[in-house]
Amino acid sequence: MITRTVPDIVVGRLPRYLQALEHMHREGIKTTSSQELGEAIGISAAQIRKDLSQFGEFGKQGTGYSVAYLVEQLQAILKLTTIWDLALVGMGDLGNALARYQGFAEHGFRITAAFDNDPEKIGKEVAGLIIQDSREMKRIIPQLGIKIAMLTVPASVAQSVAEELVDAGIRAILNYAPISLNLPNEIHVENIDPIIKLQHMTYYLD
Amino acid sequence: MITRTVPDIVVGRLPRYLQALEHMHREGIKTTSSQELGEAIGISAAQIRKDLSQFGEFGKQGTGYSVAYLVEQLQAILKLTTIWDLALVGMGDLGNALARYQGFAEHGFRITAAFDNDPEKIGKEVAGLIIQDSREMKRIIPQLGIKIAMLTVPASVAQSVAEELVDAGIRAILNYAPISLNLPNEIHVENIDPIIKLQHMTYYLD
DNA sequence: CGTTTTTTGTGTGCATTTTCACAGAAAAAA
DNA sequence: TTTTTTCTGTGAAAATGCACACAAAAAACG
Repeated sequence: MITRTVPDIVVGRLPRYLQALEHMHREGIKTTSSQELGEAIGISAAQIRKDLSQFGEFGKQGTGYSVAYLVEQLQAILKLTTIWDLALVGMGDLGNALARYQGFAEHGFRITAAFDNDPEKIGKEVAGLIIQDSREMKRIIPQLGIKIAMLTVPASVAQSVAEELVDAGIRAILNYAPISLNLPNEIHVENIDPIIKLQHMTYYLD
Repeated sequence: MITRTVPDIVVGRLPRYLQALEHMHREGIKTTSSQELGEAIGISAAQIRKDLSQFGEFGKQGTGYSVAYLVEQLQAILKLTTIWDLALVGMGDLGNALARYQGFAEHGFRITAAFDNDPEKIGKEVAGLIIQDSREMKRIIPQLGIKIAMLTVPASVAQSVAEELVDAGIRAILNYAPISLNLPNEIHVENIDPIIKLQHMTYYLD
């Protein structure tokens, strides 16, 4: 079997397919087509079929896709069949909001450890988590086997904290700090920055 | 002058260039090159030059780019020379965190109105904003001339609230709800969903 | 002052991504 | 049963995006 590498741009669309399919599943929809799915998320039917064909044949001609089956398959492709532990680093307003967000648990992500460097915050509880001293990251993260971190610290310290996380064994970082992190290539970084998104949109407005 | 449309993917990179350049500016760096800028944000130098060349000639051979000048030019291109008013809709944990975030004001975005439909929340103050009844959106948003909204309501009501926003004259939505919004083509929507980003990353982990 | 170095802007071609369009399979209709 | 309709998976074509490489301009150097 030839397993050529799937383009990252394709991988990036899979979670959107999954999101829409899970929504259909909750609505009780049993079957869908590339056409219908495409209309739901604003992607062409051909694109969806091509993307999925990278991983196998999940549909049936004349019928389309079983929603439940395709959800299952996408979850397997995206490695969502086990629970992923997350470290939450930086317990300001945003860190607190994320700690309380139910969506993570609902999708198989569990915030297992929360860190901050502020002595005022260390020891406090947020959403069932005790905030720990960020100097303990190097010890605690490997102990719990955490591979993914969400970084919600001020931009001024984001780079150095990110390096500490990598040093502690973190392999993927969801970066909320408004700065480009410079890390080894094997570390996967995704950025969430509302300013960047707003500035993208203002280009098209008057 | 031929003004062919600039690809959206190029527009999407400009805010990242601007972010890095503003950082350099704060650091007191007067001049940079496409090479240096590229290394800072992980984009090839040729790519940056090609992107910028879509809008004009901002550099000088042998020297590179004046940081201050390029910041100015990018701000002008992205229409960031005036203050943009924002509506914040949905005052849960995330809405509250965004209301308190200083980054918007620092980049010329001003949250001018905050809405919720919960009688418990209406009338309360958050970060200097009085939370208003979301039934008033249709009246208040046009009155204040607000064009951009940040949507932080539960997924179950996001679509209908988004439609109300469009009806009230909103032209761009930064959508934090974990659902694809279905809106007229002329409305610009950007999504921020940590689950989607995490699922993208887990593909690459074991 | 001439030579070397730096660095831009861009033409060209390669690579990637998307769309098109159709054979074939399944289901629905007749 | 036969015909028509639906809808996938996929080669091929089209479109888009990116990297290379270089002339030309400016600066630095000696």
